[in-house]
Amino acid sequence: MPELAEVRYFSQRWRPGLCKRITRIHIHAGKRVFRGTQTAGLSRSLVGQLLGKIQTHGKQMMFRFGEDRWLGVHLGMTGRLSAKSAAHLPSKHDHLILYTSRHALVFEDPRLFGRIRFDRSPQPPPWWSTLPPDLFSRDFSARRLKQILQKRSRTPLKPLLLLQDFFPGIGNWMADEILWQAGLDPRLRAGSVLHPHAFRLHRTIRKVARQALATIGKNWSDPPRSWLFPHRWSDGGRCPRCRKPLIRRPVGGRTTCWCPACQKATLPRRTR
DNA sequence: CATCATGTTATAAT
DNA sequence: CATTATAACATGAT
Repeated sequence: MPELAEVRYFSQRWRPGLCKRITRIHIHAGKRVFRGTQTAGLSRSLVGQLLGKIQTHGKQMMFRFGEDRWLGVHLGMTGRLSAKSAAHLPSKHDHLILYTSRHALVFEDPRLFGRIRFDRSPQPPPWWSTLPPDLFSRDFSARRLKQILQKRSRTPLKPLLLLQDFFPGIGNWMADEILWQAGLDPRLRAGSVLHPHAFRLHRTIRKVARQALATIGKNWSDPPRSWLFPHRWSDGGRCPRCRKPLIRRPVGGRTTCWCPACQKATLPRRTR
């Protein structure tokens, strides 16, 4: 479920804990979500600390405690964050709960593809500080996009957009939405997307990301009805632009929805 | 019972 | 070596 906007939304579920002290924690140590992280001292490291800062970057979340303790959270496919009352009792898939005097900050993930990390260091840990440019940064430029399209020229657009090293936060529904709005067939090879389509793709990535954050990311409200988003899952869905039936098939191993009439499968060569 | 799932990554193949 | 394709991960919903 969680992509850029959903991750932002869930990160804000823990806001009731901001500037609050952790009184105790509950963990399912040994679960897959803690792979690569030492859980033995986690309670000692967090209890007594204040939650000082909440950040997101693409699908990654970072919670700072005190001055030098960093809790990284990735929601995987089925992870969620929520704030319950302090009386909340752990249920089956609550793999991490941070209790304050008033709340229980819950991380749940039935499918266990998510991940919790913990580091103690004056600066944020390397995995956080080496993340690629986010979709709104100056560095995520049309020039950079064109370089990516050339570097991965044989990769179809759909699986390309899912690569987090290049497009942090884009997931399955966002990729479909972007390609539909940009009028590009998801099976197109990246190398065939040249000016002006590359420039248009860049603009569309930012537009979809911005509006997703303003709706889903803010309060889980629906994106516009004019988007592909509300039509892409139901069988018999029709393109909101031309009303023709949508196609739903795997591309690059993932279920993909597109409009065969609106999304171009071949592009004209650059004119000059 | 079979199929599918809004993610990532190890491994194989090119 | 760099890029691309596929399988696997673990569980629940349909």
